[in-house]
Amino acid sequence: MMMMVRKSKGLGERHQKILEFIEEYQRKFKHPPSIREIGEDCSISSTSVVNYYLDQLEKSGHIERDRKISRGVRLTAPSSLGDMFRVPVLGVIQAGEPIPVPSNADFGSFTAEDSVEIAMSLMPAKEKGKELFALQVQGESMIDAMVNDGDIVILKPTQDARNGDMVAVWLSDRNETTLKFFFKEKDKFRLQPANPTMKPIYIDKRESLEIKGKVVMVIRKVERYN
Amino acid sequence: MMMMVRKSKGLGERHQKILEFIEEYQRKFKHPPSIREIGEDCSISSTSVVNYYLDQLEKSGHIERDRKISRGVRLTAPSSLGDMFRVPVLGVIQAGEPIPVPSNADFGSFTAEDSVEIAMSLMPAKEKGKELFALQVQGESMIDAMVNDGDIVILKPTQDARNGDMVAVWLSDRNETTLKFFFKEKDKFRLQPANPTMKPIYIDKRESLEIKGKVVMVIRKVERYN
DNA sequence: CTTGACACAGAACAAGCGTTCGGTTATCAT
DNA sequence: ATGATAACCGAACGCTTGTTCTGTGTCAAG
Repeated sequence: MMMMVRKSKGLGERHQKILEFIEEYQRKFKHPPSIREIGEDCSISSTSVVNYYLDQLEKSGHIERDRKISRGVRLTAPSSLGDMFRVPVLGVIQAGEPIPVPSNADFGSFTAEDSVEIAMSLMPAKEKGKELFALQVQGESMIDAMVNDGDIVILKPTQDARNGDMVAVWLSDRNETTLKFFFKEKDKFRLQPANPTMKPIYIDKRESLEIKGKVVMVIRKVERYN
Repeated sequence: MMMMVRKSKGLGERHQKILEFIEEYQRKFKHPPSIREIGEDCSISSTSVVNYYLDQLEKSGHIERDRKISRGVRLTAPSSLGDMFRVPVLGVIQAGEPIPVPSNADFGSFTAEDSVEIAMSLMPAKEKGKELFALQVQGESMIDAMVNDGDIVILKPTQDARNGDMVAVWLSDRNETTLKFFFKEKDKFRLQPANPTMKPIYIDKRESLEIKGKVVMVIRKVERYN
């Protein structure tokens, strides 16, 4: 017997609206809204109707409720809880294989398991609110960019880079993915390794060079001891 | 004229107790306590007295209050808000200068400005709840340990390291601070740079070698573009 | 001794808020 | 037609909770 498939309908328009409002309100006022406030925002005139929807959202696991307590609503998945930043880890980046491209569909629907939380205070101001994604570095192919095996690099998706940016590029001619510093020169691109003892790679402008994103942050967990 | 020094007395016993209770309650129930609950925990029979203290804590900037709203108390500095980890940045680490040692007094009293927040999910499980500290790397002297200028390294204070650990050591003979991989050999220590093209440093066991801590995590903010 | 601040108690009040209950409307399969 | 169900409204109820007011004891400065 096939497992019953969850009705793909999922959440109605009202449910969505309520969830969004709770999230927005929480971020704005640092505490959950009351039932009446939710009703007002969502054009629901009766508190009982809000309660009605809240019950459903609770059963479907989207929110948790502290009955008997004022404003006892809270999102189960605090996706953007104040000063945190959730970035999806889309996969691994390793030489010789294409890196997963972030399709727009990927954002918005990722679970906690494959995402990392970054404190706002650690983010460059310009990148807040942007659609960032993260990749875990596999292998030592990126070592010349001061990035080690196992590191997590956080990237901003972009096609063009400025001189000096650290970028993730896909060299289809060489069938290689790599992290390098990017410089545009007269009729070619220079991909400069971080390690000064290593020579830069020159790419003719006609050769294919796909910039996947620029590196915004590098996180390294050192737990190599046991 | 000297600036007026803040009364060192600071918080009374009651104030401390209340702050601790709010923090504990928040972590436990995911929402702030009511005035009456605070009073009950702190053996204050009157709600007005709790309100009295809350007013003081608000004026002194320890908490924020949403008047008119139930349970509208919240700590201004969410020091351990669920899945976050606050690590004090004690200073900078650079070659030629001693790194600041974390004295026990330093923990517990550090402000938000000189500390970084790390998501629990990013921490190696073993280090949770430990007394960690962070240093900002200045200069490129640590570049051989895959650590760049401006990086933030998070360290666990310890005097002894195991083979393969990345440690911060103070070599008083050379008057130098450095980040290296640590290996104990027959009658000497080997400090191995991360960059394989660079030769290791050998330190005789009689020479002074002070391990300040082992690196648990490295964070690099890349914002070198403008 | 008086005064005033500070720390506290207790009670009463009013507003906020979740809950509940009785209705209403519309859709839809029977 | 009919009954079931989902989506909604409005009002009333009552508990929770912050606020406020009056009052008490202490202690140090005047």
